[in-house]
Amino acid sequence: MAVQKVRETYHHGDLESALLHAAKKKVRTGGAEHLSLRAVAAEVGVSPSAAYHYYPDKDWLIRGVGRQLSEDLADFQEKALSKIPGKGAKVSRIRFRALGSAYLDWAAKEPNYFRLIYGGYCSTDEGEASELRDNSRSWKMLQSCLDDLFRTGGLNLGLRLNSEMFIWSAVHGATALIIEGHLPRETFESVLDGLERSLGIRNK
Amino acid sequence: MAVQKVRETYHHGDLESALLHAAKKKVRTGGAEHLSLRAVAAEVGVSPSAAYHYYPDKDWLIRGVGRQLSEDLADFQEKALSKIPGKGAKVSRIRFRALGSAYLDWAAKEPNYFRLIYGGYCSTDEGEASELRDNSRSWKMLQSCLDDLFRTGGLNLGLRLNSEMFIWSAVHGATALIIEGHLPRETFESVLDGLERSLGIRNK
DNA sequence: CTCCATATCTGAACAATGTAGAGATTATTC
DNA sequence: GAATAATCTCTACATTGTTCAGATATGGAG
Repeated sequence: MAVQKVRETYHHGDLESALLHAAKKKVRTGGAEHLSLRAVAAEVGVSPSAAYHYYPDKDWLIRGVGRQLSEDLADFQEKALSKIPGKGAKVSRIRFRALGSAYLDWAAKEPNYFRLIYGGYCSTDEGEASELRDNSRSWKMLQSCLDDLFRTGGLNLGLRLNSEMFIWSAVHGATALIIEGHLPRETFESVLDGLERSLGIRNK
Repeated sequence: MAVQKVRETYHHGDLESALLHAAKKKVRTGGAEHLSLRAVAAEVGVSPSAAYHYYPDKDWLIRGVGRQLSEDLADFQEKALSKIPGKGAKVSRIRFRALGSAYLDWAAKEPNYFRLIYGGYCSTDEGEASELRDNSRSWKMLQSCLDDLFRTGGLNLGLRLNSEMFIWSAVHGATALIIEGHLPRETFESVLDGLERSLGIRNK
């Protein structure tokens, strides 16, 4: 663990993940646009060219960070949900709001992370992005949360269909606009209120 | 158009706006993160250092482009609204949807423009951003559109209050997610439907 | 018209960046 | 222990943002 600027072994041992970890740290403080491959290599204590054995170029490294950040967000949401056990319409509704709030809280805590994921740095193919979404844990959490609401009678079938898209749009938009300062943070609750009103989400 | 690398007069005459115009073009094709001051200067036919007489650094130039792009977006929305004349609840509702669709269409046509404005490149102070929003033409158009809906009876007072925030969040979020490929474009209509449902917007 | 102050632009220079390729060093396999 | 493969270093190059001394043109005063 004390392997930083100076290395005793010629081979690093775990350079690939060390680079990714260092890059993640740099993104947190400086943003993805100011990420420097050389600085990352220096932090790990390795020559700049060493990185090219694991990442074809800088963009791949950034995309690697992006993939891990998406998992971090999912972890954060999972942890938030785990604090709200139980069943029933009322609990499902609370969990729904907690899922959205966790999205904002995670983004507000480290805006540069959020920007990296959704700011067009990790641009992929048209179809690949939607496939990525379907397999993402955050997306599945939202789906199962809505399924719970539906099962417990807090959401009727007609409004359940394709509601994920609408919800994600509103939550994502509010988050993006809030962390850029365009909207005050208090807005978020009223956005959740608006969503519940639209979807007819009720306690019983 | 043929005025490129070579200039006959030593003084350019309108270098400030020429640089801004060239930068805007570069952003359109390459994105703000790949904007090069030197390339912009070369396009205008001027030495790299000449730019520093009008912009303290690269970020100022980018912010300048951002300011103009916000106006372009407002122009685009204005033009869309101007095609839907008339009064009454039904017309107001159509205008409401057209305002949102214009937001998406503008972003989808030139995603790099949208990313520049809302991707954290033009980060300003906390309070400055909200002041900027209040004075923006897009924001005022949305407000007056909702006022029309309220006046014509298509939207009742309780739901009118602070509805701009919710609407902007949903429209912005859907737009951002669509242009990055995370959501299919067809989603947008259902987002507008969801908004109308939430706000109780009806034809009469 | 001439000269000079001022605004405007050029040139060279510097440090930092991404990336490529040849070579050095270590690990692995027989 | 020797050959082979994996891993990393060094050097080099083009490009970037930025600075600053100097060149060039413009406009006004005499």
